[in-house]
Amino acid sequence: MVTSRRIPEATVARLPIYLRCLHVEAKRGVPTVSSERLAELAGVNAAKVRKDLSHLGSYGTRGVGYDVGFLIFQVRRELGLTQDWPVAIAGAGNLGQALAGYAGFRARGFSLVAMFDTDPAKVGQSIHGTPVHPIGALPAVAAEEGVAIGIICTPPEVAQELADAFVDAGVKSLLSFAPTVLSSPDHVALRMVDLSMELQILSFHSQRVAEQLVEGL
Amino acid sequence: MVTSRRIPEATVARLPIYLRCLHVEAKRGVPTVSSERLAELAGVNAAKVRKDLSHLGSYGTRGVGYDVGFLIFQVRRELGLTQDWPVAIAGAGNLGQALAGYAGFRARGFSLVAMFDTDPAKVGQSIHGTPVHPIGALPAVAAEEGVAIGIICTPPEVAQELADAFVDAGVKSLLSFAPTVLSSPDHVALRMVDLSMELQILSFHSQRVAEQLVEGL
DNA sequence: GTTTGTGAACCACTTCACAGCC
DNA sequence: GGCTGTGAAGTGGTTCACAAAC
Repeated sequence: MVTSRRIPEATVARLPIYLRCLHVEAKRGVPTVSSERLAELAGVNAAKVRKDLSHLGSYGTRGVGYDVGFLIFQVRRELGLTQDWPVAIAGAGNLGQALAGYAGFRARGFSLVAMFDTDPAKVGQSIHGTPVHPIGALPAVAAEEGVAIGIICTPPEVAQELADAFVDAGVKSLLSFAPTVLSSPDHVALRMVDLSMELQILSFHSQRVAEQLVEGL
Repeated sequence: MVTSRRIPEATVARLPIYLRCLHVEAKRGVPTVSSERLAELAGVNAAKVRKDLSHLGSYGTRGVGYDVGFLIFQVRRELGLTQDWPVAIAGAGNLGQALAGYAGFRARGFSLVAMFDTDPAKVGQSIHGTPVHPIGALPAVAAEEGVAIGIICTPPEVAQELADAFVDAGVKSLLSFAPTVLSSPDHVALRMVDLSMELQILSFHSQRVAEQLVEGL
């Protein structure tokens, strides 16, 4: 169904998983995958794989499966990975530095072009090859470098200001690791990742398991 | 509706957000919050807040709202945060060390009791006060310390082995930062956080925005 | 008057099941 | 015979809208 250009959010969130699995198969020299096989690798159900991929177009062959190389290309194109997106990180603390050192960045078509921090000891330095600018330079540098994705690794108190600064500089996608709720205009994509939230959700499950054990006695 | 003991997954995932917002209001000395106010702070819709909270019980007062302190207690109880959960981290690289230094850990009722790594230079050391053990010691140490939550910060190649080791040691909740699909038995909760996946999803949105700009010409 | 708690309507996503093509 | 693509049915979650409680 190549006609409709509205891909469900849930499908978009799974495309990177499929892509990774496809790369694994490509590296093994496998020429084609069935939805069954891809589903197994991605840890989902085969019908879901077929419906997801059908949103990109009819790229499979009945009785055969999907051509691995061709499907990799199509998924990458759909995700916008055929072009390079400039990324900037606000906050050069532990997490910011760990992210800057993440090898998967450039490997996957993202260029880390700038970091920002308030600490005078860090400003002017280079972390894993990326220059650290003062926070005040964010609007100018982000605009000049054409930053597409802003990553926020600051304390929660200043996260919203940083988000606003990125938005003002024309950044259209934000990823925050700050433990606070952020808001952004409708046209800006905002994703939040929060360790303490993940732990609390797991705490709920731990408790549920513990209760079941007690009940089972 | 205190009768039903099945809280929707989506609600559980939002409880930590509400909890954080409630703490903010408590610190400001606010005695009660309406669903409207809590919704605004949490960035969701008021009806959703009410339905979510109704799953915990009827803790609100019509015409008044929810008592902040009481609601904090109930949400914490529901999430299992009134008890301490021992946590272990496998992988003492950049990310593992950044997580070990995360102050929110102990502050929120999680005790980081052990780290594991293969690097002989790290084994025997202590990172932010947490001892680093060899990977081989994982089953014994995790079982002995009663680890409830295992965090995986290793390269993807060994992530599944580590997950299996945690599961064998009786760990019932896993959080993985490794960029690979993991599988675990049904009774083990597994959450995955993946920077490169988040970036790829944002890449999709960046591309969509770029396309709209072109169309708009 | 205010605000909760909740059926009912709605919507998005998932899964089934099978026709259609290889 | 094998596997995709997709309508149709099913599921879970969201939002509406209002009666009940303060």
